[in-house]
Amino acid sequence: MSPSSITPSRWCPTPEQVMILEEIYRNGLKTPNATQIQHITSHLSFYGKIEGKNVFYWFQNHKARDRQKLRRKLYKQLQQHHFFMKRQRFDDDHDHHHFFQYFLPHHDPQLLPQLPSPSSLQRELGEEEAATEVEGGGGRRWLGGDDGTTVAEEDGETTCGNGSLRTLELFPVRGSWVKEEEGTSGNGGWGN
Amino acid sequence: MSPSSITPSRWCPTPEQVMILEEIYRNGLKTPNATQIQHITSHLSFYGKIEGKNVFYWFQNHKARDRQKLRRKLYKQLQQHHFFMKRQRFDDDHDHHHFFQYFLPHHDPQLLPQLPSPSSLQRELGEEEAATEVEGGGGRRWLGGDDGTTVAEEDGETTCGNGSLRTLELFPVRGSWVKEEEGTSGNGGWGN
DNA sequence: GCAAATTAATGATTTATTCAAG
DNA sequence: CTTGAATAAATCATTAATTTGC
Repeated sequence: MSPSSITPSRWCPTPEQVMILEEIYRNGLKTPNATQIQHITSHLSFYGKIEGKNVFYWFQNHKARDRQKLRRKLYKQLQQHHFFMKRQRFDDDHDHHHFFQYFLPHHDPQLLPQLPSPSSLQRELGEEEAATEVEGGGGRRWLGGDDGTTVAEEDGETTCGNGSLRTLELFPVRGSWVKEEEGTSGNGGWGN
Repeated sequence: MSPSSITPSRWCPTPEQVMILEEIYRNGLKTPNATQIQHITSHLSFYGKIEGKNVFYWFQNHKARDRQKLRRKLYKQLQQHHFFMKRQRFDDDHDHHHFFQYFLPHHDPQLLPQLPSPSSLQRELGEEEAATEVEGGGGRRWLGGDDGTTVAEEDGETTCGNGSLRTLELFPVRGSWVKEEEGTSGNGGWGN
């Protein structure tokens, strides 16, 4: 509610600053020391007001959230049991159809174990306004890829044979990842 | 064996499938796991031929290109100096009561290998510019100095005189600064 | 109007990072 | 220090759009 003309109560990084910080972070600097912080600060001050403590906190927070994110991901993937992924190639035949085939263990993937309720999971996956690489899901592997060569059986279409156009309906896939309150909340009150 | 049935070398999604996928994506599912891919696939197969890997790839690509798009936008707005400086205050800036030290395990101040790479931003912009400015007659203005303070010849944006952002070159932090973004097979400017 | 030629989109693969476990 | 697991980035490849000459 504070008018835009007053002092910001806290540091407002400019896009450039954020970008550069992320770049630095991605390049491997997770915990800058004092010298590095000074250096970064002086460089970033070119793009806007910034202090050393901002840089320091930024790295602290970023690292923490990164770990949190990864931990959650790992946790999720552990609940899906242990998958194996195998990739096979079939370029010997007429078609060079390299394709992957992932398959699940003996367990039924359908029933997610004691996973945090799917709804909450999808809430975690909630819409991301920025491109801040939020992502959630666990593993990806093809299910029932079977012979793999199921790409045949054409119709007469030379291009893409997509003749079957029916009604377009959004289906709830078990309601696990479709927002239940879908629709009005454009922003989606996801909690990360 | 049938010459008439040309096997499509790749999946061609129907409009319905694309629409549904986008809806799902917009709803927050960025990286579906195996189960979700399964569900999506089976439901989408109603509208046309589709496999799990198609769904998987779709999400991967969509997410990546979404991110790419946003990043590009940011870069563009960055290079256009079209940013406002945050409100500046000069009172409680430098030394406040937040006495905190950058207490970090002296991890070696400057063991960072020097690496004078141009920043990724520049590469991005370079590509953009190169794409529009075909080597017709212009000169490379940004190739001048690598100091970064080459305040350029832009119009008078008298916001905060922050200006030039041509060579966003930071100090060596670790690893390479060359990374990131784009390279649309154009093979235009600098390669990767 | 139409195809060949060219360009833009996008599906599919490969390569590099990343964190953490062993 | 090495390895496993899982991407995300980069890249390759093919389809659709479009441009262009006739």
